[in-house]
Amino acid sequence: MRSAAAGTINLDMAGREVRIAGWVHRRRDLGGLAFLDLRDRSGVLQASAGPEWSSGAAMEAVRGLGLEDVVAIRGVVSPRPEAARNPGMATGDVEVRIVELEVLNRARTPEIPVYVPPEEELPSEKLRLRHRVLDLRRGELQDRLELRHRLILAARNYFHAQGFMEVETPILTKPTPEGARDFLVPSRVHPGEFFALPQSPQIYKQLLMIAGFDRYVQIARCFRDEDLRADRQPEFTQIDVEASFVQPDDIHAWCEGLMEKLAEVAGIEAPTPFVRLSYRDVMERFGSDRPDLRYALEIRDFTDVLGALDFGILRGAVARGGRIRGLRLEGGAHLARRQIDAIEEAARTAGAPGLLWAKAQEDRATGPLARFFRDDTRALLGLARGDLFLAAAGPDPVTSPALDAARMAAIAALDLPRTTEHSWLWVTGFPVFEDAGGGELAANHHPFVQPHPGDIHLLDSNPLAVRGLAYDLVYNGTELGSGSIRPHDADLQARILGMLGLGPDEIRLKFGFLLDALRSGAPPHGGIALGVDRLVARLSGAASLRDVIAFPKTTAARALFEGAPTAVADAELAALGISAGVRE
RNA sequence: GGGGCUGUAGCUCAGUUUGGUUAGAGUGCCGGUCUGUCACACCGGAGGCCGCGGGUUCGAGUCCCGUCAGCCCCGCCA
Repeated sequence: MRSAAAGTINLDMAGREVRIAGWVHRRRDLGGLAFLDLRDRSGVLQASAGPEWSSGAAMEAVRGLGLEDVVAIRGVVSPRPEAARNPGMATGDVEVRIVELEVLNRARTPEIPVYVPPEEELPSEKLRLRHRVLDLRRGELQDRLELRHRLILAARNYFHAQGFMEVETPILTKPTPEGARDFLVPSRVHPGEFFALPQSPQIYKQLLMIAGFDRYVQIARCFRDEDLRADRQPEFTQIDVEASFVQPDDIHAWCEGLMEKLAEVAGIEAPTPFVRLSYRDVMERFGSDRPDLRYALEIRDFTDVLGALDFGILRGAVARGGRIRGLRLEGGAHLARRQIDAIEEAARTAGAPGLLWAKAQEDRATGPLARFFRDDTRALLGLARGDLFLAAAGPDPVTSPALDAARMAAIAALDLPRTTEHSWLWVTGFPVFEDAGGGELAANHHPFVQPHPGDIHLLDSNPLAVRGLAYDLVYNGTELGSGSIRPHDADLQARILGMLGLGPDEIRLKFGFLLDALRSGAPPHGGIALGVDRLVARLSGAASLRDVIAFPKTTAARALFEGAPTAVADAELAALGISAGVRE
């Protein structure tokens, strides 16, 4: 049906007869001469109908075309007249002069435009999702999905070359008590019993290690029934990796090799080895476990200088064991009050009661904090003329997220220069546990993190201080992946589960199969999972994961095109032994 | 579960502040003119449950209450 793809036609093919096929992208009818832009996945090509080279029937056929009709054209590749060339179009030097045109299929008038003029807004996302096949015809989405394909292909090839093999793991799995809510699937054969869709193949890949598949990779679909965000979908894809007889450095090296390949595909820089910073370090210097290191701005501790001032709020915070940390913004004094308020608001949203600030003006300091300054305070803080100083006082778990938010807001407000366009970072040594309140512990990553050998003695005395052999891969402030070395000792694994509040019976019921497997001769092992959707979004400049997924869900977890989820017939439920408690 | 923004012609948007004849524009659609266009140009036409429901009012796209949907954020989630 086709001898060439539309986007591949060029001047070298002048004089050749070609057959092309695709969609009517646009049409321009000048009366005695008519043009149509024909689009296929490779691009857009102008076809022309004129009395000198087209039959009357062909002319009429072109006149009768509507947008998005599907046509096949037989014609001759011709150079355009010099004055009629279009340098803004990849195929702008040529056109196909139509000899014969066949309408393969008519399209109803499109509900949303496929071609959107440069300065016009895209249709609302609601309509783009409802009429997804039309939206997907746009080159932008076609390009993003192609990039996604090429990245996944490169990842598979890379890991294969490194001796990894892909093993599929079940989609119908066992519900787990930890982490996110499960999507449940009723069993017809066993009424009243349920499968869960996997939140990740975590346990299965550990079982594969125990089974001897010492280098595993899978492009794995994962499901989590939680409320959504721009960077969160209920089903998403991971490059899931696990290997035996490894240290964290081995995983890091493989991932860095992978990112070199992927960056090459995406046309960006990923110089290896990546920066490695400890969790403790990044929280101290950036207030975040996924700092954006494209900007040099760092948080500093000013407890000594500011805690000594005659200022009750600061003294009280220090007396209660808190610290005073802040940001010194060179040249920030020119920010308007409104802009500083916006930075403070960002810090408040992140959980701080407020932010204290001072401007270092010509000969004096101004702002709420400045009137408590002593003669030497400004110098001790290192403030030069024109600087803005922001500070937060209190316990680190409060001030760190607040200063992170303030840092990012200040960077935006001051339009601070980037020191690099691509910041790749390993954050290592995450705590194994986090405080769940009420004296309870929760898993910081998940319950399958090997404690740092130097911290195992703290498990009973100070579990929150126990670092794990866990690491995150961070790119430009986005967490792209997360992994760890896993406990391969069953007793240690059981002990960790117990610390998370699971009773012996529950551990046996939920994780007995894992613990039994660990006792069957489990090799030391560890791995990582990389988020494909986020990776593609970041590398393609997409604002939302929905723009790198062919058929995404809305923020209310609905599929607008096919209309899922839906109610089902009572008889269908009855066969499953369940009844739906429908909301009023 | 909570907060915010948005919802007007097939699509993108004005109009809502301060309630008042017949709700507009561009584009798309339909008809016509046009031989080098490429956001073709020009002429004409059709097209509206102003998201939905209730209320206030002589009168509601506009004010009030509720509700639904999409998006962003918090909670939640790695």
